[in-house]
Formats: sequence, C-alpha cells, structure tokens
Amino acid sequence: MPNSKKKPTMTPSPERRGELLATAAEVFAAQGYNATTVRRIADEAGMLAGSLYYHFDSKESMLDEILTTFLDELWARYDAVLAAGLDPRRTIEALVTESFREIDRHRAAVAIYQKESRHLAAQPRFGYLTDSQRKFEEAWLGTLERGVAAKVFRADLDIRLTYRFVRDTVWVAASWYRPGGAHSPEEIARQYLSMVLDGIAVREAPPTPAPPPEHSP
Amino acid sequence: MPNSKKKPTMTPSPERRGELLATAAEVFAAQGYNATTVRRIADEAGMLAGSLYYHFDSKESMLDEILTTFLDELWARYDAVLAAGLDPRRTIEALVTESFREIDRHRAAVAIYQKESRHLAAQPRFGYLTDSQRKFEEAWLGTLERGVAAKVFRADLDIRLTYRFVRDTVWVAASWYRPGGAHSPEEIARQYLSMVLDGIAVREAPPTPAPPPEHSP
Amino acid sequence: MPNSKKKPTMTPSPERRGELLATAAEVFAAQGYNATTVRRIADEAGMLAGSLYYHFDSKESMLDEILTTFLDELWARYDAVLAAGLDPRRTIEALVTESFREIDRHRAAVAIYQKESRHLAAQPRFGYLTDSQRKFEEAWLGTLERGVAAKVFRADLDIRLTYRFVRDTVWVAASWYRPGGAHSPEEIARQYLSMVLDGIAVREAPPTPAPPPEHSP
Amino acid sequence: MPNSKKKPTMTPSPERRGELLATAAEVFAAQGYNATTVRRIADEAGMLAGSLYYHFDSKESMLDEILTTFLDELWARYDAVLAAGLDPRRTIEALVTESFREIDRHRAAVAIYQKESRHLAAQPRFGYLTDSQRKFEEAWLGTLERGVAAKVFRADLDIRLTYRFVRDTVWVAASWYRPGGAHSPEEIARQYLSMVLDGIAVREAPPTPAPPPEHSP
DNA sequence: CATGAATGAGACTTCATTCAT
DNA sequence: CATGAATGAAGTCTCATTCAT
Repeated sequence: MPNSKKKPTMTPSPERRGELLATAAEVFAAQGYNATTVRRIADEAGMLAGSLYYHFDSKESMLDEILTTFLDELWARYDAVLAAGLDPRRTIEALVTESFREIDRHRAAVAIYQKESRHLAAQPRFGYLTDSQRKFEEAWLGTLERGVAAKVFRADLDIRLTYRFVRDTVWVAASWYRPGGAHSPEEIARQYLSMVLDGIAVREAPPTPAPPPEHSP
Repeated sequence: MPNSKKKPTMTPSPERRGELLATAAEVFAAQGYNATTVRRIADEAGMLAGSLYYHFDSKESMLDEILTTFLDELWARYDAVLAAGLDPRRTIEALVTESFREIDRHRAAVAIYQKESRHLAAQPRFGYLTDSQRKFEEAWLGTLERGVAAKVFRADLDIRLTYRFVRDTVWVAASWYRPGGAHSPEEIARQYLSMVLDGIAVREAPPTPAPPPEHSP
Repeated sequence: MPNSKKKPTMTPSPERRGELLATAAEVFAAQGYNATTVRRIADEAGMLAGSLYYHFDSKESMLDEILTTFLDELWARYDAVLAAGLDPRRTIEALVTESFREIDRHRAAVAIYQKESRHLAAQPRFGYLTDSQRKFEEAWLGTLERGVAAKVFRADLDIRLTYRFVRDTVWVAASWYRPGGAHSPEEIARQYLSMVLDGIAVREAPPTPAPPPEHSP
Repeated sequence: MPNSKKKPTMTPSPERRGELLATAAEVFAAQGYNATTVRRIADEAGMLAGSLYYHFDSKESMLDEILTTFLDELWARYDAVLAAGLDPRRTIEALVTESFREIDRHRAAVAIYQKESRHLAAQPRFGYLTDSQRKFEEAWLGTLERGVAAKVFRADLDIRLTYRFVRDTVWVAASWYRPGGAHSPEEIARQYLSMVLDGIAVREAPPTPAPPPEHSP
C-alpha cells in the first residue's frame, strides 16, 4: 500500500519498476539507506538521477515499496504456516524454514529491514513496521509459550530471552547470506533448527565409550 | 590507528571528551551514523554544533574514537581469556560472558559497530575493523574447531554456520539490551550459553522404553 | 531562446491548438506562469506532458501566443475607438467599455498579463509588451490630457496619477471577474465609469441655488 | 557588493534577519516569488545560497514572515481607525490614507501580496491570508454600507462592485509606487480620495449650457 | 571554551524538453 | 497524434566544517 496521493501516474511499467527496486534494494542493503545517494542507484540502473523520479515519487517511497513488498510476502507465508495448525515444534520449524526462504528471495530487503527498521518505525509513514513487529512477536512468542506449556520447549529459560534469541539468530543471517552459496535455504534452516533446538554441544552420548567404526582410509 | 598527524591542538579535558563521546555514541546508535547530524549531538550536549570542533577533528573522528575505545577494551578482555588456556567449552563460555559484559558497558558502541562496520570497513581509516573481525573469527572459529576435534562440539554441523550462529546470537543482543534491565549480563550470558550449547528443546526422556542402552550412568 | 530551425512538423489543427491555449491560459491565470507545470496543463487537457510539444514549441511559446492573441484583439478594438474621433469623455467611455468586453472574452489572458507582464517585458521575446504599454499610455494619457484641456476632466489632479487610477481601476477587475456573473461587461463598464467620472460620494445637495433643469431632448 | 575585508559589520541577529527579509521582499516583488531563486536573494545579500538557511527555515518561511509582518502592522493601523468611531466618509478617508502609508512602508510586501496571495491562500500555511481578506472585506464593505445608509455614498451602485473598485484602486498602487517619488503617501491618498469620492469629471459645470456663475470670486 | 555566522559541497527533487515507437 | 521513458539543467535545502570574536 504505497502512496496514493497526487500523481495519477501510479504504475507506468511494473517490470521496469521491479528492476529498479531490486537495484535500489541492493544498494540500500550494501551502503545503508542514508548513505545511499539517489545518483548511485541511478548509476547502477544506467540512467540519470532525475530519471528515477519518473518511476518513483521519492527515495523514501522506493524504500517504502521495497519493505512493503517484502513484508507482504513474508506475512502471506507466515500466515499460511500459522493457519496450518501444526504443533509448536513443527510450527517453529516451519517458521524458521520460511524465514530462510524469505531471506533467500529478498535478501536485500531483509538486510535493509534489519538495519533501518528501528529508526524508520518512528516515522508515521513506516508505522506498519511497528505493526509487523508486533504481529511477529505474537506469532513466535506465542508458539514458544505453547511449546513450553506442552513441555516440548524448556521451561527454565526466560521466554522473552528465548524469543529474541531465536528471532535474531534467524534474521541476522541476512547480513551474510548470499544466494547460490554452499547451502540451500532449507539446508541452512535445518542446521539452524538443529542448533537452536538441540544445541551445539555434543549430547551426553559418551564421547569415548563406543568407538564408532571410523572411516577406513 | 593510521592518521594521527592532524591537529596538535588537542588539549581538552579528557572528562568532557568522554562525556561528549558517550553522548555521540548514544545518538549514533539510536539514529545511525549517517542520519545523525553533528548539530543533534551538540544539542544533546548543550552546545552549538561548531563548538564540538574544539574537542574533535570531525564527526568521523568521533565515530573512530568510539569504536577504537570499545574494540581496545574488548580485545584486552578477549586476549586475557584466550591466554588463560581454558578448554574449548570453557573458552566459549568465557568469551560469551565477556561479550555480554562488553555489551553492558559499551552498548551504544556495540550497536554502532553492528550497524556500520560493514560499510565503514571499506574506508582505509577504518581498516582496523576488518583486522578486528579477522582476529575475532580466528578466536571463535578456532575455539569451535578445537572443540569439535575434542568432540565436545558437534561435528555434524557446518562449522562456519556454527560460528556465525554463535557470534550473531551474542552480538545482536546489543540491539535490545538495556543496562539495568531484569537480568545481569552474566545471567544473560548463562541463559544464552545454555541455549546455544544445549538447545531450547526439552531433551527426550532419557530412559526411553526401547533401544538406547548405551548411556552408561 | 528562439530555437525554431528544426521542426517543420507544424500542421496541427487550429481548433485543438485553440482549446489547448485556452486550457493553458486558464491554468496560467490561476497558478501563475512560473508555478504552472507543463504537466498540469497536459493533465487538464487529457494528455501527457510530452504530447503538448507536438502542438507547441515550448511552454513559453504558449504564453507568447496567449498574450499576442489577446493584445492583437485588444488593439484592433482600441484602434477603432481611437479612430472614431469621439470627444475625450466619449473616448474614455468607449475605451473602458471595450476593456471590460475584452476582460469578458480573454479573462485568463488579461489576468496573466496583469501578473506577468512586468517581468516578462525584460525578455526580448516579450518586448512587444513594452510597446503595447507605451501605446496604451499614449492612448489613455493623451485622451485624459485632451479632456483636461477641454475642461471636461479636472485640472487639479496629477494627470499621471489619474491615468494610473483609471487604468488600474479597469484592469484589476480581471482578477475577480467571472464571465456569466451578475453583471454584463457593459453594465460593469457603466458603473465603473460612473464611479470614475462622478465619484462614489453623494453630491452635496443641489450644489447651486437653481434646481437642475431637465434634459432638453 | 562583495564582502570587503575590514567591515566591522557586527550584525546582531534581529537586524540581520530584517535586512535579509527586506532584500528578499524586494526580489520577490520584482520577479515574483516562484521566479525568484534563493541564490538570487543570497547574491543580493552578499552571501551564499545555503547561508540563508542559517537565518530562515526555507524560502517559503521568508515569504511567510514578510507577509505576516506586513499584515500585522496593517491591521494594527486599520483596527485603530475602526476603533476611532469616525463617520463612514472619514473612516474611508482614514483607511485609504493608512493604506497608502502602508504601501509606502512595505511596498515590496504589498506588491507580493497582490501578486501571490490568491494562489498562496490555498495552502494551509497561508490560511491567514484568507482570514485577512475576510476581515478586510468586513471593514471596507461594512463602512461603505453604513455610508450608503447614511446617504453619504451613492445608493445606485452595486455595493460589491464599489468595494472592489475602491479596494483595488488603492492597492494596485503598490505596483508602481516608489518611495521618495514626487508625492508623499498622504498627498497620493488625498488625490485618490478626491477621485474616488468625487470623480475625475468636472462637476456640474455645464460643459456648454449655462456659464457657471458661482466661482468668479 | 563557546558562539554566531558563514562556506561549499553535495543531496534530493522538479521540470521543460526530446525522441523512438 | 500520442505515449512512455529519459535527459539535463537548475532549484531548494542540508550539513560538516571553519573562523573571528
């Protein structure tokens, strides 16, 4: 739901718009929104700075559109997961997996969200960021609480601490993730889930007792 | 610290300097470095923008000093830990604990580091950020590898993924941590370590009906 | 910048031209020439900004054509009046009446002229505005002077002040006049003339002993 | 005037502001608000464009301050006149005189007001222009109506037409008035009032019929 | 030490204008 | 004839920085 103010030229060409937004997102993610000049985006897109304004109202509206596009898609998927009626553990697994998929698809948008959402949320225009964050907390924290009640998640931990731990752990990944890397989003999700759920320490399983048949050279 | 040849006119009282840096750090952390105007810092400090230049060469040098102060202290502590010759698990525990203590002491600086280090590292002046990151990786990744070799950390995980998981897990906390909150840094460290090492899932009932006969005690 | 050596493609239908000019004039009058964007005119005309350039060389040439069209017509009528050899009072009456008729026909153009002519006159392209103003002054001031000489206009007033008074009195009306209002141009002219010639004050009781002898015819 | 070296121009804030506003007003009046660049104002003031922003928020706020300063003063004087309880004719005389004095004092502001107020009034920030215009109409139209009722002003004229006639007649003078000219504001007011009240035509003095007997002495 | 005023570079944005389709 | 997209110049404004007082 971007701007709906004055200009009758709302959607000149969806494709070009999309390309330009992708370019902008990439630069915003790499340099930070404030540090990114509109000229830099234009250079990257092979046009002059002023030309961007044929497609967008302002630098801010580009940011806006990048974020809303991402959040809309994220919530479509999250909502589907939450509506599926899975048990807490499977819900967490699904949410984490969808999150990594979203990072895969909208890496730049996620990185921007991570870096900028806190101070953007103060502006009325970006109020939806706060809304989204609240919904986000409801979904994750609620699921964790159900899990604790169902005795599948530990009860001896501060639940909010756990929430932040899981949440951040997943989303910071956007800062280093590169599509087409060694692991697929699903594989990363699997390993993250394994760490988050079971820890990185070796289970009591006697590190010595039973000597596993090692690989014969 | 490469450049130190500029102004020999550097005789302001160290206390005032410290106060001003703390103020600046707070604003940088809250709004982002680029989005912060020198005037805003001056306002917060009760003076005019121009007056800050009696104390500092530039806005950038404030940022520089904030980051180096933080990193210098961090490394003093990390080096002490690493020099102590602890086993991998205790080393990780100590590093995590020191990290949370550092977040407690330099919350603003840590938050700035998180948000800005990536694009700052490109500038020569901030080359030390890259150095620090490399040392950081050596320390943590090395410890994890030793732990895997010693079979105290799981071997079935991608080690770099594990590294990023542990690293991020700890440092993102700076984005929400507020000194004087419900938990002390040490308590947060304890819980985080517990999650990271053992996971958030409840262990399956140890004495399961069937197969697993191996656990000795 | 009179660039007119490139496009021989000037074969638009005169009607469309006229419509577009009327639209442009309306917008120029409402918002001011400088504050009016070519896009606004195009919007109002139901086309895109670029499309206007099929019909006109430039925004300035639209303004030019609007003003010359108006002035040409005005001078045709003024010249007819001046050529009629009326006495000073009847000449003034005729000029005023024609002026209001012109305001009725070219309200927008007159309003533009009022607002913009002063600074436009500085540009060579609009030199004709200065010429017109000089002719205008000759016509009006000359008539007034003849009237003073003939003792039909007061001699105790600064003649230039009188000239400006009469001139402004008539033309500012363009700022509020709307065609199709309560009064016809002729009626407005009649009342204005009555005010200008005889004042708005009630005449002191029969200024002379003798009661007014009735009209002869 | 480029800045000469040794100018001991110690200009305290309010005075400098005032000077700059006067400069701006002059340029706005000469070229029109929209056609005036901030750089032009700065040039005229002997500084760089950006430097103006140390004193003012924006170009618009300069305009705002110019207009409010003028209107505040105008209304102080108008209100004094209206509160004096004069009869309709003397009230009109006083209002006209004060108006010409105001034109003398704030010529530029008045000229700006004339040219720009109509489209500025649409913006919320300049809503006070509409308010002022309404008060203005109340004052003048009301006085004229009282005068008609008291039979000192003609009843055979459309009163709103009369109002506009008197109002415009006075205020357009700002477009040609130059302080220090041949006539003082009071003298101009006297002549204008004479024209408005009694007309420019020679009184009853029969242009031909009967030779005026009275003014022989 | 601090202020007040200014500089200068560069940012975002607007807009008249062009041109291939 | 009109559109869609772009250009390029110019305009308003911001801000780190300087410097005389």
